[in-house]
Amino acid sequence: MAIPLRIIDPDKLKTACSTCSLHELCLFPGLSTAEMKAVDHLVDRRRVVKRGDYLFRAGVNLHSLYAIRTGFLKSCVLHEDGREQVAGFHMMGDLMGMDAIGTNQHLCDAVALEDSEVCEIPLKDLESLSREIPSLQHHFHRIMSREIARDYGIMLLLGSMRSEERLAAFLLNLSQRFGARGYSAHEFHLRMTREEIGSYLGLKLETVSRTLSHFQAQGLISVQNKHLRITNIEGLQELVGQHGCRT
Amino acid sequence: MAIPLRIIDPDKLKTACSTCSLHELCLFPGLSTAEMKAVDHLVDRRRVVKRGDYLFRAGVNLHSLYAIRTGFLKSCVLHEDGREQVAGFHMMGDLMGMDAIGTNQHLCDAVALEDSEVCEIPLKDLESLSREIPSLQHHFHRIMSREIARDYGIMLLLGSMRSEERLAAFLLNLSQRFGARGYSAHEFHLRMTREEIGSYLGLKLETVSRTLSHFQAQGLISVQNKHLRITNIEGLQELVGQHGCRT
DNA sequence: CGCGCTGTTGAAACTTGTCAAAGTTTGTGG
DNA sequence: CCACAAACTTTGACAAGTTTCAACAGCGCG
Repeated sequence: MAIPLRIIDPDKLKTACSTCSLHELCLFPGLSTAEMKAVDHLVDRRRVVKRGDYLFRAGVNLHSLYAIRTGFLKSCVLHEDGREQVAGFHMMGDLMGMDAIGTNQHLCDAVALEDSEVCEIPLKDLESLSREIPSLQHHFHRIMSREIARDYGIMLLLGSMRSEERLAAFLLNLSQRFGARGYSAHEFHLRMTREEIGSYLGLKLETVSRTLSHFQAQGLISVQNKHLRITNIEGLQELVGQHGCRT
Repeated sequence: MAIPLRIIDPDKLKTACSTCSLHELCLFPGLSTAEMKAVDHLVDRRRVVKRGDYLFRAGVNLHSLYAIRTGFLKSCVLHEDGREQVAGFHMMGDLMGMDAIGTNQHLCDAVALEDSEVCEIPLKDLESLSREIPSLQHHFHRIMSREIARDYGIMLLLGSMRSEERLAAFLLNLSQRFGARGYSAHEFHLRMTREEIGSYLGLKLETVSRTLSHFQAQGLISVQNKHLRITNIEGLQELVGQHGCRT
């Protein structure tokens, strides 16, 4: 964890989406080279967020959307009474901050779970360039829509799955996302604590811990602290949706 | 319930956002009259959806977004194993179908809970007009963003509230939305069954029924079948968030 | 090296789900 | 317009799953 990423001096190194290895994942796939050049100017600057630091906080005004280049972050919705709930975990290629467009204020905290680097994309600029490049515009809409779709999945999970299903679904989701980014899909580091997993899944940390132990006893996974290996992915898949949902 | 709305012949009556009483709620507030005229052509046609009928089904290709003029609908996400979960209840002024932009296929069923009337807005046309009218573009983004924000709220509810809090939050949300649309905020008809409420809130229908009875015994509400009256709105508000959340 | 944070595990308590039965409303067809 | 069937609602008793409380172990950081 916590790979130091201070190699990049954001003032000196010109940010360039056209040469960014993430450009297929991130906001701008399938553009002509001319369009890519225009997009390059979108990314205002890069920003390094050290582990534990906030990328943004709930309540502050929206300045930009943030595309994650490296690292791992969580977003937390805040209760009035001070408690918080993890709304999502975000990694390379994900776009953050879209919840703030509606009110112009961020609704959640964004906290780095390891040292991370993000590209700042001023919303105004994204919108004005969108008006010139239809495919960029449509892709932006698709990304927002996918966020809605993701949320629907979580609502399904929280509303109708028991703890084992939730955790299995969570691990498979992480696995799939790591795999899609070229990392191992069956062996990875959990960047978050049991409590954060529990908060995300609507469970207590003890339940998360117990269920992980249970999975290990069944030979589905091998877990030691934050290091996780999926040893029987089909078994996990069977667990999700198959078994008795609560609704 | 079930007010017959077949008065309108969608082929004859020209749809017109500029004269629509919903235009402040719906997609297009604060436009110049010239811009309104352009927007008028956006709305392809109106469509009547009778109670129990589908506005769209999961899996079908996205044609249009739908702005609700009158009526009441639910959207249901589908499990692979056939079970479904209500993802939202939608009323006058709400926009539906945004979850489908990402994959170009609807992710959920949309079912009318009473006879309803919607405006069809072809996405292509909305996007192309958005490119010409920046304020329309931004407003569309705000609407999508608000859907994300709404989902965050539901995740919070499902992940950290107990049944009483969930139901209180649900009733207050309905109240607030009816109030914002000029209807009574303290007395209204529940368009959905206990089972649908339960599905939305991650509870069983028996729990919903019991909790409503409990609220009534406490003098917070008065409920008879689908007719609901909030008699102590502060009491409901206290219940939400104050009392022991589970996270 | 020890202190705090994190994780594990156990037992009891509580919330909600499950099953069942009966009452009520709604819708349909005669 | 009535009668009957189907769908919806309410309520009770019991079971199951998850949380709560508590104690302890491990790891990492200062």
